[in-house]
Amino acid sequence: MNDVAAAAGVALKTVSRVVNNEPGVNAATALRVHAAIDRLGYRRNDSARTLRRGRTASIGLVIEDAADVFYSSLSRAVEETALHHGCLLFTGSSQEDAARERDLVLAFCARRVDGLIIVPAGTDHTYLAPEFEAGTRAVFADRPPGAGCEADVVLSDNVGGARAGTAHLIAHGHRRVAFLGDLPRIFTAAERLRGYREALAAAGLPYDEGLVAMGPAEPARLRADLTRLLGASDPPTALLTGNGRTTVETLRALASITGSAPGPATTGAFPDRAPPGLGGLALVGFDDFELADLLGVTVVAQDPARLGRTAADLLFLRLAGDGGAVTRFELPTRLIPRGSGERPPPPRRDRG
Amino acid sequence: MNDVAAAAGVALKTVSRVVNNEPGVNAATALRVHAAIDRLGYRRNDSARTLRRGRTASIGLVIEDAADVFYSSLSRAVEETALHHGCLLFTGSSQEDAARERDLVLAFCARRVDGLIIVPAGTDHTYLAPEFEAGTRAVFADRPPGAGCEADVVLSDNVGGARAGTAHLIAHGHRRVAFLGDLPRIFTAAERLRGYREALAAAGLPYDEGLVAMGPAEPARLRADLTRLLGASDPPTALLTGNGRTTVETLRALASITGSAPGPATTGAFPDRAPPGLGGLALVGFDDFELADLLGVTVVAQDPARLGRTAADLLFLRLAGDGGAVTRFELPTRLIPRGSGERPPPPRRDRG
DNA sequence: CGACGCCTGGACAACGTTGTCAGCACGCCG
DNA sequence: CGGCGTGCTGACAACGTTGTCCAGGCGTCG
Repeated sequence: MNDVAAAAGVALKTVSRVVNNEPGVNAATALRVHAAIDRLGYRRNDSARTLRRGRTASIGLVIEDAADVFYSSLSRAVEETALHHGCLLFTGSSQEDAARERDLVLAFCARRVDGLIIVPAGTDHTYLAPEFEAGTRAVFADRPPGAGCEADVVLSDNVGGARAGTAHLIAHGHRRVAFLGDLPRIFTAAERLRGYREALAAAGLPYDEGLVAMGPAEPARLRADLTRLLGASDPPTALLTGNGRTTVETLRALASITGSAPGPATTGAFPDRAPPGLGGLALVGFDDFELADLLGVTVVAQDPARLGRTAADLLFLRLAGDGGAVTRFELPTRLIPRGSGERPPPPRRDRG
Repeated sequence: MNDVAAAAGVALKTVSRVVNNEPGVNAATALRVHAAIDRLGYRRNDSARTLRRGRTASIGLVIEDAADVFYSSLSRAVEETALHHGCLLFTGSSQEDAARERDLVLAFCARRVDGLIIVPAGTDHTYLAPEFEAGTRAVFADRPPGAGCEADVVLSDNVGGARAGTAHLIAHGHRRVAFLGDLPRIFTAAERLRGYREALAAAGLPYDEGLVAMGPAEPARLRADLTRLLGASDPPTALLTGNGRTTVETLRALASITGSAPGPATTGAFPDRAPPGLGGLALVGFDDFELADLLGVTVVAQDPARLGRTAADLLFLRLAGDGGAVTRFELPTRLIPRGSGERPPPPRRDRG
């Protein structure tokens, strides 16, 4: 900027004014300054600007895994909103690791981001207190913050969605519905388990721990759990899978267990169709996923983009000075019947 | 920092030394400083640090669309490498818009990122010249920079992959292979078209423009193009789809055209299986995608994570001072046969 | 014709950090 | 006992920008 001023034969401050479109600069002078800027290839140093002004016009986003379609959709929506507010976006993946979440958040704070959107991996967010003190705002998305951390949060209706999915299966005659979820320490997994149990209770069905398998969506784990479930004396006739990854890996595991491979399309019309490899099982998956429509998989759909958009809107509202009480949004889920969730259970042999 | 110094009864510089783990501070003094830091909840201001030191320890990544699995995988790999180098990552989606790409890149540069990884949407990168002058390094990924821009680039072997996919179909007896690609102004689309043509030429088959449809992967567009292709007097017996989105939307369009829906698995074993709704068509898709294995879709797989990792490694090599000549990496693709690409054409009616 | 106000431009400090250099105390050695 | 090296601490400038304040020139109005 100094060089530009020298080249244009004006004072530093005049260049600053021109660069920032501030009024009070003669048109001819501005022209001379612009010419110098172009000639020298000058670009304003936003680090210095940031330092002087206090606001960085950037926000930080911590998600679980940028490569997962759920979070990448959320991320994309946040990015769009941020850009709309003239903000740049730092992103980082916590990998479901509380320490890494914390390190990322603090690194963003050290960069003095104006705000944060966090999909928390950990359950202790007291480390944020000094940041809040310093004026940084945070909105939690998909999962709430740990106890003692007062912050806005935007969630999906996990309980309601799981309840609806389970009830849907029950309504189609199933009495033995298994639940395959993620680790119960993960908020959404625990909530969905709760919804599953509520639906069972509402239908007067017993809760059978033997029908529940919680853990990461790893192929080997799921194959083992499914083998156990299906080999039991009173096996489930339907499955509720607790998230998108689990649904997909369950389809894969089932295909490998039943030994069946996808086959050419039959002419069977909805709702007789069902994805390949399911055997006689009915299936409802939490989370929609690519090609679920073609595979005929019934799902309880969340809207990750809306989750991200809502969180970002809320954050910018706060950054604009909204000092209202901490809020908790809960976005609805939507059950999309596609065939796999509408199949009746096979006739029971022990009643034959 | 000033407050910390006052609270600890030491000079500013001493706090700086403690914060940066610089040697030459008495252990007792350091302890006092640490206590003051904790008490005040002090966090170093990296904006100021950045300003003083010149390096920001952050890089910028511009991709096409953060919500697309191809780019989100690439993005994730870049993020991992960046974190490994103690760098934070700015991300932005260009949405295939050259102006937006430029704005994002320049915004990152104004933030004084140390380096850039760019999946270019535009073909003119002369706007980068002042940045290069100022010492910013850039690596292009997936697509090369426009003419006149000397920079490292990491690509997939688009020509070779498309050639292999086409040759695979030809080897299975197909003589009428259609190509559904993206807009030809997109580098990868043009390259894959080239590979397709090379394979035809190598097999002595004519290039028939009527078998080629280039455009964005929009359902309506694809449905129209496919209807036209399949309704022609001499329709294709096989398809090569030019990217992941196109493959998925093609499957969807075919399902809606043929009216067939996915059906329960048959016991047909590989390679007789094929995805639902294909009719008698053979299909090879460029890019692997989730569930392609279950659907039995043969693909030419790229490795987006490796693309991102390679680009990031190259960037950090440059940032570490490597001044070698500009390089151009070309990563191999891999043909994964899964059934849809191994089906022979139906017996030709006109030869009855 | 003079005073006043507006428009334009510039000098200077400050943002929070780090690099440079100087100073001080202490201990050791000559 | 003095000089000097060493280990620790501090003062100060600088990074590049912007906010505040002031000065000078010119037009206008009394």
